[in-house]
Order: sequence, then structure tokens, then C-alpha cells
Amino acid sequence: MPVQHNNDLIENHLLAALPGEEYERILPHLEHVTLSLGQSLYESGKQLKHLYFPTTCIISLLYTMENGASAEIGVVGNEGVVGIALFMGGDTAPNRAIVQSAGDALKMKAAPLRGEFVRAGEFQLSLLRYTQALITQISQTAVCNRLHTIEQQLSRWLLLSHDRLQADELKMTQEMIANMLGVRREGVTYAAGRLQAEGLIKYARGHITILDRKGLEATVCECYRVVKDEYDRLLSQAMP
Amino acid sequence: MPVQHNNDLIENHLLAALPGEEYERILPHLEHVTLSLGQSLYESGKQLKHLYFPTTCIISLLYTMENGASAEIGVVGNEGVVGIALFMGGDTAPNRAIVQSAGDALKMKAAPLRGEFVRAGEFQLSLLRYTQALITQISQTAVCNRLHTIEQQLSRWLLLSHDRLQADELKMTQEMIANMLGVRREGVTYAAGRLQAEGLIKYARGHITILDRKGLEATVCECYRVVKDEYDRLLSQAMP
DNA sequence: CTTCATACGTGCGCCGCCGCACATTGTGCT
DNA sequence: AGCACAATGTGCGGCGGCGCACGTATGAAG
Repeated sequence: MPVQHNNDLIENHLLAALPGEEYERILPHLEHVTLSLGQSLYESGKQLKHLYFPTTCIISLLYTMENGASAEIGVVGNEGVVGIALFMGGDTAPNRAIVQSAGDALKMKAAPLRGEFVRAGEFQLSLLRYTQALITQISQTAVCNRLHTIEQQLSRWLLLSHDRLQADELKMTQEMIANMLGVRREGVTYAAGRLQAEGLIKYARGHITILDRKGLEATVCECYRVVKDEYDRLLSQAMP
Repeated sequence: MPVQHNNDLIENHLLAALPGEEYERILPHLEHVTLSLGQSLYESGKQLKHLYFPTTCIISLLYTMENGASAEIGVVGNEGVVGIALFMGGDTAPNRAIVQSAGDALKMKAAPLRGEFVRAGEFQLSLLRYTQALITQISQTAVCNRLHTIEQQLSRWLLLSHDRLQADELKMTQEMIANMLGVRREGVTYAAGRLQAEGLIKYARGHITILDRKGLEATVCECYRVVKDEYDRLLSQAMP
């Protein structure tokens, strides 16, 4: 289905921040799609066909090892875009993009993207600034994986997801979170139990509710703040 | 000192791959600099002033926590460039760039870089492709930090350094490696001891020699291969 | 209302890594 | 040559996380 309402665009901050002229040029190339939980947007090493601008969904960038173990390297919501390899010139990436929270996105074909990108306008600047923010997120994930406990990383993960979510409840089992964080399911059970005991979250059978966001922010490691500040700085127009 | 010999350029693969026209335009903006071990090219949050194209040096991208703990997020040699935030539009980055192996580089001021970048020529394409390769390296660092042992990570780190080095010996104490990997110095002693016992490396007081590269490649985790393949694929002109 | 798969809880032994303390061995400097 | 210091070796207790096994609860399907 083609994009019918301008509101669709506004829901993605990168698109919403475009000046009218570029907005008009890009509009016809966007297609509204609904994505379901667990769906794959691209696979490791496979040619990317589209760019996805999330509006209400959340996408997780995952790397899966040969033995099946996996770990998340970043998360993308309506502040960003999925498929940066397309405009960075790689065409493929050695990771996967999986729908972590069902919802909608705007899909753009590769060909018009390239045409628009080489104009070196605001669209290109936005995409590149976003990419730098994503690099910070990935970097901080590396640091956090090295130096912090599961409980700290879970807090960081919950806050990053909450920032990209319109609600306080996310549908997500501990098993799924364990796959994202690259840890045992039991490890998540333990860490989530502690956060619940502190009254910061509440969870039950695949439903996690953020009860005390301030409290979470107070206990999370600095990694969250570093990433958040960098997103705010680089995407100030695009992330209110 | 200004660049006097074209050979200087050839030593950096990104510059060497430029077509003659762009090469001529960029040449006057490059300055040859010699960098010493431990020197900082930029600090966290500080305005970047220059882009550095390593020729014989190796640069480490590090993140340092508030409590002083640090971890490497990537390494750059003559296949790449330091200071991507300059052309990605961020101007600053929340990490540091430290000289890991003394040597030379070509330095380019921010202003002419921007002018050249917006021409959307081969220079821009090269820089962006390189950035994607770097993203893969950072991502794989995150995964490796999560899932692999110090010994595996040390192997990966040695191979990545060896790829960017002209020799088999690198000047590097175990203490420094520990800071890069974000682990204890004793952990590096133990892991290095095992690699030495297997006859893969030899080390003594700040001098590490790669004895059996094939052997190292056979024991390293898949993370190294993933990064290497992606660099080869994206920078095939630039990394022989 | 029962059934049943799915999600979560818990205990146990094990291992890798940490923090600390201290011994030992090179290396450069005078 | 001798000294001081930097680099490495080693041991020990502790902890966080792993793999495994099995128990418990809850929501949906019939």
C-alpha cells in the first residue's frame, strides 16, 4: 500500500526532519509495511533490497555465530533506519535485522535511495549523522559486554527499548532477551528478578512493564547515558 | 612538512586507490606527520580537527569508562582512516584515538575534507565503504567480548594488528594489551603463555613476535575471519 | 474445566575471570 | 658493574556466569 497520510512520515524522525523539497521527492518511493515479531528484514551476507524507516516497530541488529549463539549489536526504532549498508556502499552486511517489536515501517527501494543520496542534500546528512549515532551504540555495546554485569546490561537494554517504544509495556520473553544479550535465559531471570524486587519493572509471561523509569536510569551503567546523549546531540531535530 | 613523495600516498590504501584527478586535488591538503606510541589523535567529546590516514602507524580506538577502565572498539592501520566523525557529520565522538604502534600518517584538515566529500566522488565512496568495514569490526568486537575467551580475543587482536603491521614483531607490553582488551594484565599473561607454549608466538618484555600465523588463524574464533573477509570485500582495491 | 505447551523459578557443580599480593627476571641508566 | 624500575610469573580466595536438570505456574485451546 502506498503512503497515504503525511503522518506516516512524521512517525519516523529522520524523514520528518527533511525539508519540504526533499520530502516531496522521497515520498513517492516509500511504501507502508507492517512487520510482525521475529520477521527478518535482511540476513547475513544477503543482498539488501530495501531501506526500512521504522515508525512504530523496533528492529534488532543481531549477529549469529556458527554454533547458533547470538548477540545483539544494536537496536533501531523510529529515530533511525535499517539497512545502512545500502548507502554506505556495502550492499550486504554480516549480520541480521530482526523485528523485536511488531509494528509498522516505511520501506524504500535501493534504486531511488542511491539517486537521492548522491544529491548530497539534507537526506544524506541525516542518514550519515544517524549512522554515526548507531556506531556509538554499537561501540558502547562492545564496552558494556566487556565490563558490566547482566543486570546492568538488562537495564540498558530496557531503557534503549523504552526510548523507542510508545508504551511502557513490551512484549518480550526472557528467552528472547537472553538471545539478544547473548546470555543464558536463567541469567535474565535472575537479573529481571532483582529489578522487579527493587520495584523498577514488573513482568509476567512475555510482558514486561517499566514501572520506574527514573529508578532504572539511576541504576543503569553509564553506557546508556553515553548513547542517549550522542543520539540527542546528533539527531536533535529527529529525536525530541 | 608537506608531502614530497607520491610514495607517501601509496602507503595508505584509501588514498592510493583514488583516481588521478581526485588524488591531485587532495594532495596539497595532506601533511606528513610522525606519531609516537601512546600519543592521542583525539579525545572523547573534543572537536576533531583533522583526519589521519595511517601509513606505517597503527591507531587504536578506545573507550574509557568514568572509573578509568578501558576497552578497545577498533583498530586502524594503513587500510583506513581515523576521524570518521568528521565526514559523518558528528564533529566529535565519545571515544579516544591512541597510537598503538608508532609510525607515520598523513594528516588532512577538516575544511578541505568537507569540500572534497560533498563532491560525492570516489573519495567519498571510499571513506563510506571503509566506515562500513569499521562498523563490522566494532560489531564483531562486541560479539567477541560477549562470547569468547581471553585467549581467543588475544589471538584475534594479534592477527588484526599483524594485518596492519609491516613486520612480525610488535612492541607492546602485556599491560597495554590488557588495557586494549579490557581485561587484567594477568589474564593476558596467562593467554599469551598458552599461545607461546603452542609455539604460535614468542614474547619478551614488550616485544611480541608472530611465529606461526597459520597456526594462529587456525585457533582464533570466527570473529577474525568475519572482519577480515568484510575488509577484503569492501576494500579490495585498498587491502591487497 | 481440563490439558498442555510455554514461560519462569531454582538448585548444583564448574569454569573463566577478577582483585590482590608478592616473587622474579630483564633492561636501561649511571 | 650495579641499581632501580619496568615487565612478567604465580598463587589464592571470590564471584559472576554457564550448562544442566528439573520443578512450578499460567494462559490458551479443546
